[in-house]
Amino acid sequence: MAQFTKKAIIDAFIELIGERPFDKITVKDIVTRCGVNRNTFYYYFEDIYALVDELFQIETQNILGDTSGFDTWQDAFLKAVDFVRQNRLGIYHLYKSISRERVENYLDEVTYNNILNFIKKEARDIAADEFDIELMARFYTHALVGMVLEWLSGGMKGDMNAAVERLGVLLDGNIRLTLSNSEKTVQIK
Amino acid sequence: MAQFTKKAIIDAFIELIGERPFDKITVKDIVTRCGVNRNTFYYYFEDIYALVDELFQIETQNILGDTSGFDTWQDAFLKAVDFVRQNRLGIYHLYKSISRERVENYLDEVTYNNILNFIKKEARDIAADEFDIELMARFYTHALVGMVLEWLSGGMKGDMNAAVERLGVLLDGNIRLTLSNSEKTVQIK
DNA sequence: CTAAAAGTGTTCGAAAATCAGACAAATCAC
DNA sequence: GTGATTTGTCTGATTTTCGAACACTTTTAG
Repeated sequence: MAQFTKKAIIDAFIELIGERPFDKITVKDIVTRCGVNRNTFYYYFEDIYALVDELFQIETQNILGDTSGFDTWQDAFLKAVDFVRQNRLGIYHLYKSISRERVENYLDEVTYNNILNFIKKEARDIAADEFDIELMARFYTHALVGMVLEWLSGGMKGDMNAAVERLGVLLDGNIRLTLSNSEKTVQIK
Repeated sequence: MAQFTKKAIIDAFIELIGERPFDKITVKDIVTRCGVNRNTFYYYFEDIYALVDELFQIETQNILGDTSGFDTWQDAFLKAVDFVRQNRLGIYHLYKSISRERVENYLDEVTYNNILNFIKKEARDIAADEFDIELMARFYTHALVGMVLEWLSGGMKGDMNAAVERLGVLLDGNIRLTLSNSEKTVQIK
């Protein structure tokens, strides 16, 4: 039940993706690298893309994942940035190698749900109705994802903290949200 | 064939040995830590002491292990010292927890064979006969093991490189070897 | 000190995971 | 273009992992 072999396969892939572009990596390379039978690869993954998908999920989970334990969104986000910067992960290489859209979709999906949950939990008593909350979550999601992607595509150069600061909205914890023709300002602790 | 589970068990043990003394660690603790069935532990190890033995072998192999790829003994030894200092390993804790003799025997055994091979390979043309070579290996072994153990028992404090320098014999690559009543000086490149 | 709780080491058989070897089809390298 | 490599899939054998049970010893708590 404890699938250490699966993890070994993923780790081998991460290793390889750090060494050469994705299209130069074969299933055989991966199983050779970690000393596992090729059939075992197919036991866990339909094909190499299934592995990529799963890795994306794992890494995005790590990057923009669990926001619990953080007091503010900024903390969670900056921690995520740190994680990406330290780069145990091949996600940057994956991003370059495969497709921006793929990354974008995953980041979007993961981030949106996390943000949504966060807002629901933390901002329930701010009198925003369900629709407002979802819109708010969308707003934050696109802000965060867009920023991370830009940063990634630029080779992770520059001071991300400074960028966050420039964006302001994240750092001061205020979001100005315009709905049709009414305007609300919501404080997210 | 790919025993990732076994490695996971060993890693869990290393983790735990870094957290509390050996006699406060149970088999159950180990398998719980890495999420493995208790029977699986007994599948790989007769008991917790068998695990300790194997870990010793692994770690000493890492510490004083492969000397190939080094030009001189000094390089190999100082690299070993670095390895211990970085301490990914619980060997220091193990050493404190269990028994000095156990460590000593393992270090002795591993080191002696490595040194012997090294000398046989590198110093074959120095006109020393088989007996001389073995004696030389013994000398180096005790010097190295004694030093490492002392260093370990002192909590790995102080500058090991300086200690090696003080010992001299290792750093200048010369060993003065006295056999019965004849005296030889042998240069080990 | 004693009773309850936890841990040990071993058994059994079931279930899951890994393997080796083969195959046609697709793709790559030159 | 063709020869070599990779892919995805299939079989069935083998190994590994599991769950549950058991008598036994050790540890913990009152």
